[in-house]
Amino acid sequence: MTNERFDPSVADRRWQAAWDEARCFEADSDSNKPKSYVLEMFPYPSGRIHIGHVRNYTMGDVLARYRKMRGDEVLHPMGWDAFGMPAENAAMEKGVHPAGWTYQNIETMKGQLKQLGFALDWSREFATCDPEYYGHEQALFIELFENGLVYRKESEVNWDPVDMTVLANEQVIDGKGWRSGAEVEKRKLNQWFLKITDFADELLAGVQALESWPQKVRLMQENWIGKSQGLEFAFELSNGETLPVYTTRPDTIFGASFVAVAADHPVAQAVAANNCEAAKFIAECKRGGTTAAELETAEKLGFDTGIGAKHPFTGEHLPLFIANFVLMDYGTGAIMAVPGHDQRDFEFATKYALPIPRVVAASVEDAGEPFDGEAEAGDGVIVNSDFLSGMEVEAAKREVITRAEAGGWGKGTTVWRLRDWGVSRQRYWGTPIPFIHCDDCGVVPVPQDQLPVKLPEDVDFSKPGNPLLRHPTWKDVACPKCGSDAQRETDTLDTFVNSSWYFLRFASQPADKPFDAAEVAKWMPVDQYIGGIEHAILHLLYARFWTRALARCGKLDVKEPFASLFTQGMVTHETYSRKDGAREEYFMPADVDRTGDGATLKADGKPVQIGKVIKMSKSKKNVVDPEDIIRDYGADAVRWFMLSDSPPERDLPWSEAGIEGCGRFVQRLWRLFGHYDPTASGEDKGLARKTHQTIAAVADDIEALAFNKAVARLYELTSATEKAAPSEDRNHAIRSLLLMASPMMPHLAEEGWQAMGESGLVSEAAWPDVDPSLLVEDEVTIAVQHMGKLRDTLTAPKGASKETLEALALASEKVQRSIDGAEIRKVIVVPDRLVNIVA
RNA sequence: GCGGGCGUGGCGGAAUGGUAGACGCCGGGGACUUAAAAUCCCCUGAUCCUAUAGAUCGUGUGGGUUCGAGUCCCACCGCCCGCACCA
Repeated sequence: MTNERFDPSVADRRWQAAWDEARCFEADSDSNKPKSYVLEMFPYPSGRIHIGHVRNYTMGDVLARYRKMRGDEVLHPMGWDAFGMPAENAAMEKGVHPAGWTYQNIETMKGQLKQLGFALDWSREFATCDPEYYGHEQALFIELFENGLVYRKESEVNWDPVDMTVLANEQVIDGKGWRSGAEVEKRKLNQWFLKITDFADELLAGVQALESWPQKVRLMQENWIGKSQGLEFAFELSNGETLPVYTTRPDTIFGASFVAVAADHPVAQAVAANNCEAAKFIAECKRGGTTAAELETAEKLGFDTGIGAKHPFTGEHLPLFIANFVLMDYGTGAIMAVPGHDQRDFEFATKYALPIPRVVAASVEDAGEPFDGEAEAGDGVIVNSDFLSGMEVEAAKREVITRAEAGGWGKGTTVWRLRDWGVSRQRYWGTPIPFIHCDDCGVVPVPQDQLPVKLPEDVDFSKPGNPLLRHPTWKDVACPKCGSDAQRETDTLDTFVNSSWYFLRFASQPADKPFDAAEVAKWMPVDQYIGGIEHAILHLLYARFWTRALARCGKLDVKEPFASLFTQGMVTHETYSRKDGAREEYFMPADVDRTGDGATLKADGKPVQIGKVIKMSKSKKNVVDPEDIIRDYGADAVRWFMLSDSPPERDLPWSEAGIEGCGRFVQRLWRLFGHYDPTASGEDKGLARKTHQTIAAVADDIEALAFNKAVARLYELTSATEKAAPSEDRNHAIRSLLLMASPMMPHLAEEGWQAMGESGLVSEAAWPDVDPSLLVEDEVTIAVQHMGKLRDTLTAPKGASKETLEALALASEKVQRSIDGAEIRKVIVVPDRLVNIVA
């Protein structure tokens, strides 16, 4: 073997080509090996790969390559989440077609992923904007429709009156359209919905059982689904109507001092119809901002309708208000207000001088305690409440529900925060919703043999609005049922639908249907899913819902798509900036020289301010382009950096010094591989032990996705091996290092494998075996403490008796000096670990 | 407000209740070299000191449990994230 430097600019390409040639990462659905499905969240083809993709896909790649070495049949696919608004924006801004723009980006980004040497099964690649994919999606959508899981409903959208278009919530900034700056209006449109609320219960129970998901994500989903239990009951109103309300605190019913409805509640609307003061108040409520800060400080406002609501137990008439803090879309849009034990009600009652009775207290004796400026929402005993007085909160809740149900005026109910999923988007670049509107037959699904409903290519983006709607001919079709003139649906599906079943299509991709159930059953569930925490709620919840919905329709057997989930941290970098008048001007790291404590701009040599280490973002310019660093250091150094130092779930600070260290290590390993000497003989028991211990530990670390620890262990073994004299055990250590490093630095490993004279690809080699007898040391270091403080260490044979260790410890001069003749009261001996002398 | 997480050297971070700071980065010193690059070796928590020895302190703060606490318990402080007028 030569002593030349490892040259990634040559080796990377060579081995990437060799892997393609050997097709060694193509998954075989007919294999008898244990299966392993490793999946990273597929990217949106925005233009170029960013460093976050590199970190995400490197982690998945190490796991996929490792599992393959352990003998699994690995499915590790990649594709493109290709529908979405950036393509349409590009079409409007640059006059390019969304499809052309998207496929161009895919080509660029695929090339970048290839440069990183990921062990991906490219034979299964697809983009969600391929008509083949979205055609199957249309078939599934119709399937859900036929199973009663799709419906249409009037729903409010954000309407931009200048651009004549519907805006997503995130496109509305301070109540104005992001592009036009026009005041956004609320409009009602007929839209498509998926019945995710039908699955609220099982989605909640399911997420609670997903033990291999991060606790954080599980809690976020639980909160999002938001199950609450309470009592729904009706107030009789003085105008003869009834008003249903929902409460989670029926135990406090005797503390109710007013009733309130939302501004858009029918009762409020009815009052406003012949009371212009009320109408004015309602209009004012709608104007209020909805940002967190505004809500925080928003004053509780109400309008007294003059109507009375009859308390179900006391018969007393409570005043009925229209209140700005009551939400129409939660519960019944109306509440019984208990100011003593709900902070919002407390603030309202204080403002309008309404009674604030106490009905919960720390004890019966505290029934008369005044409130200390705020409501008391906590536990306690019920007071001032007729037959409930003296009961605990939970018992009182049950008692009131029982009486309400017996009296027929209310019932115990469960209320969910989760809403049905509105999937209609008035956009071009998405999956056309496969339905036809016929004047006579109503809404008719497009027949199977007419799928896919393809997007027209001759579209015009020069005008705002939905190009499908104003296309001259596309929407004109014959009704599939009666044959008369009808119109296509011009809405497209939310892009989250595309990512709700792509993992099934990766597992199985027949031409004539979305997937083959039997083939999917072989691969699903995904064994390890890896992606960003930003998808903790929507994407992961929708994908879980689609999987369950398809299972309910009999298309699938699996209920949870992702057995294990990992959310990786972001890549961060310090910022470089300079004050330019009042503005802060930022500079790219590539344009800055970092010197010791300071930094200077390359262009003028003058210093720049070094800012905080934050997430890489274009606006702060603290970004590094993966292609640049691959060119400078090679794919393996970049991959190694992504795995080093920071635990994978935490943020990883990018640094020039760090990547240089990784580049050095690549060369250092390469030199060590050069010391592989087939003629060497003799043994090195210590190194052999270290080698086997490392093999076992690195395997455990990779399985736990603790890549930073695996990296540290490989550094340690490298140092030990470098220092060792040539021997058979040293050769074994070098060969083992190469194999262990191969999932992380596959190009270097292949190059070394070939140089060692091994045949075939290291990517198809097996993980090194462990000799269990070499995992245990025969000598151990014993810590000797006096009163819990370390005084000495000594070496003893493994498994030495307590008596032996005690004697050895007491023989230590340092220990004796520390004890200094004091009386020994107790000696604690932990075999193979320590001796603590209490004196 | 509710829910969750995290606080360890100059920095990123290791550490089944048992030798705190593995490993990497930065920094310092040295070797090789005409020189540089590359590479290799040594040192690198703080303080004290009679300095190859030794001592004291040290994991956000204050208590507690224990022979022994970064780790377990209680209280507090700070930072980060998610949700949020959800009755």
